[in-house]
Amino acid sequence: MNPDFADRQSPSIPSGGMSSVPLIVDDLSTAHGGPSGGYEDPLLAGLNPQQRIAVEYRGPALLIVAGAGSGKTSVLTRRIASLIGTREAWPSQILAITFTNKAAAEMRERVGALLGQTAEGMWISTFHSACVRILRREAENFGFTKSFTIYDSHDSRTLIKRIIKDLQADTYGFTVAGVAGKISKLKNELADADSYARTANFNDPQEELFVEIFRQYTRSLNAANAFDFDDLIGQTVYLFRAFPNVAEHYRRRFRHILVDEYQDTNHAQYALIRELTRPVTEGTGFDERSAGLPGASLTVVGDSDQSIYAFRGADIRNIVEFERDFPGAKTVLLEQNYRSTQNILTAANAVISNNFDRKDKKLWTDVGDGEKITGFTGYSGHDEAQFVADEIAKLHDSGTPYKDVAVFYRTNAQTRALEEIFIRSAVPYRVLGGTRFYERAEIKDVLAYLIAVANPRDALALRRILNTPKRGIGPATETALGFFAESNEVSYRDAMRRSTELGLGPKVTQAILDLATLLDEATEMIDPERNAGPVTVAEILTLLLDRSGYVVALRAGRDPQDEARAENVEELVAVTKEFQKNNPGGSLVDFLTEVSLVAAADELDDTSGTVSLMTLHTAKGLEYEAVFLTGVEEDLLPHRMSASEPGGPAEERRLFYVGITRARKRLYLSLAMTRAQYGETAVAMPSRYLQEIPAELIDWRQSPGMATSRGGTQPRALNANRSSGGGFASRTPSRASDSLSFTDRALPRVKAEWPNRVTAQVRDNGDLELEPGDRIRHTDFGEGRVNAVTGEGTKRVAHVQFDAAGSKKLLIKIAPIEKI
DNA sequence: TGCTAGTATATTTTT
DNA sequence: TATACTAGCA
Repeated sequence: MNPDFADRQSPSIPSGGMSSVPLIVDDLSTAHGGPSGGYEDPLLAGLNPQQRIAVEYRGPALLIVAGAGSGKTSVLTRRIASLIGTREAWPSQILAITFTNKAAAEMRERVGALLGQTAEGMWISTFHSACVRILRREAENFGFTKSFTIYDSHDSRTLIKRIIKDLQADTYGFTVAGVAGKISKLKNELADADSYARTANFNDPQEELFVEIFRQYTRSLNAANAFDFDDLIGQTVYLFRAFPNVAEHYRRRFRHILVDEYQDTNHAQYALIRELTRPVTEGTGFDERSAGLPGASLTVVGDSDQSIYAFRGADIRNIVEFERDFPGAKTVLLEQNYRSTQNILTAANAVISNNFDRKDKKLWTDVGDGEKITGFTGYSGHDEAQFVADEIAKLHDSGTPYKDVAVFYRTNAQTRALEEIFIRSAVPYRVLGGTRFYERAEIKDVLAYLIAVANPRDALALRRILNTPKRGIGPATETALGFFAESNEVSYRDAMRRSTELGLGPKVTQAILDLATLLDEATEMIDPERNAGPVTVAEILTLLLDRSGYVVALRAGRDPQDEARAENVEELVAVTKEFQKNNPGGSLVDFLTEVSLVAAADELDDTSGTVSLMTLHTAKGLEYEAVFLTGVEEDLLPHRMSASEPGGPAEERRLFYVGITRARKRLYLSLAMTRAQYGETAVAMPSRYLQEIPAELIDWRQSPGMATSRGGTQPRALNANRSSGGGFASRTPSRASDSLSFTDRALPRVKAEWPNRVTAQVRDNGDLELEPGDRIRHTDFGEGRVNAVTGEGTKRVAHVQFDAAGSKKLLIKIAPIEKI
């Protein structure tokens, strides 16, 4: 079994039994039959030789090249526990960087469990969280306050949009997306407006204008006491470089730095690590006892085959050139996989070996071949989704809990078909990422109120709430306030307080004053000097909602979605209460920070009992008993947009590889012949990567070859522009017969699978009553017999045995069925 | 100022 | 398809 998994299954300390050896809490020793007996260090129990080295090695720099599923999380956790357990380091001297907050929380818990106590003072967090913590502490050094706002990409774009409009830069062909992308890229390279200006060619009016946009953007952020996502890293690096005493403080503090998913670090993150691991030279500090110190020891873990974030500046060279960057570094290779079956690994190895310029690395396991990979080609995205839903139902019936099943896709848009079918088939699911809760307009509105209270300098937040709910304050007034603030060199909030000086209509002026008063009152509530008792976030939020009339206005709205929006706001109130429960002393700023930095994977709830749907990117670092990789088509995987980018197809292949290696026992690859994309349906071709998997590993329920020839006339030339082998599965001539035989095998099945075709219809059957024994007709599946009815009200589910399409579960209210 | 209806327009992945 | 933005009217 996989150590990662074993750890996760038993996060708490087992009560009974071997209490004399409290250190063995993550039953690794039993997990994969590790070395028995002896008085060996329990932290090493069950580890293979390479893993042991990775835990025990001590030196300035260690690179752990960890293939997928090689137990790296476990190794990292034990390494930290070992450092603390042997008293080589205090918990407070440890800084561990993970990719998500959830991974951080898990790691902290596991280290605590390994040590038998919670290790206070460790910093285990994401790059962004760690930087926010540092920045909040040091903000006053350089013109910010502790309560600065974190702008997400949406906020950045709003700001950029305004600047482009002000400068009329759109006439020069500047788009919001283009500018935002360029600024982000520059910031990831640690460039700022000034440094960029130095290299810019001012003969080019476009470039000059861009510099101006960049300057104004930076100025706006400063004025608003705000950082954007990229700033969080970049400004921390700047802080360390500009204030050596600040840097020294953190260098002295963090003696052991560990970074997970190192292959996905960008230049700014790399620079941050470099700054933190510099030696402290003697006498630089103000402290009398400031003796010199060598640089902190650095451990990085990663796998260049899993680098999938180049688009946001991740630089694979960081890991590839680690040994050169950190001379004397030790490298450990973890190749044994404890997660997947050999069939899955062989497929993964075969795919990734098509990427050139990589160090050859082969994952292996000793758990055996396992089952074959299942392949399926649907006629449409809905058909494919139906296949997934059916297979999930089968898995569930044979004892695989829903929570151990995941469905992956390349783009968020693909969720639509899946969701429609899942709802209809009564498969409980949860979509991670996508349009996130905190990105919804109503949530952003309400958060803007909180931000305006916490950070009075934030003009963006103020402008957002100025007329939400409607107060009769239009864009003209909004601009007037901004102009007033600028020309009098006061904050936007001040301008609101002094709105009587603007000579606006009495109604508008009063509306502005009322809002300003409300915000001032709320700000006073959180001021510890003026307010005796502690105030909870929920209290502030409730005050703001009540007095602003936001929810009331929503409820009064005519839009049918308004009710749902109001519920979302209620949900947010519940979130604040939950936050306060988990963080009794948590401030408003703490809450806003947490909200700003949630990652898609953080939304995962292991106890939910639902199937998880997510993009391949979100899937990184996770693992599931059964994995469905959907939409394995050209233009989707690899995505069309990536084709023209240098290194694009190779990165997409890594993405596919990441997806494959998430599966423990069962892997399903599916695609569709046609895919609906914004209204139109387009013909889809099987992904080139499918051919890279040896044919004998895949059991095609309905093969791409079959599906095409079924169409009758001219079979689509699947491989016309690819390998000359001819058959889809025949990469090598020797396999030609194989390809034939799998075609034969697939043939008789086609009939049975044909009824899988599904049309996208939404209907409402009202209170259709069904009882076991009833015969029904389904528009797609034909006639069948109801075996059972479960559930209540709108969630009643019929278990139907169809004559041709097999057994299915249908949500009675919306399934396209009628009683016969 | 606010609402409606129409058109445009974009669609990769995310902290 | 679904959202975003604009123009035009109340």
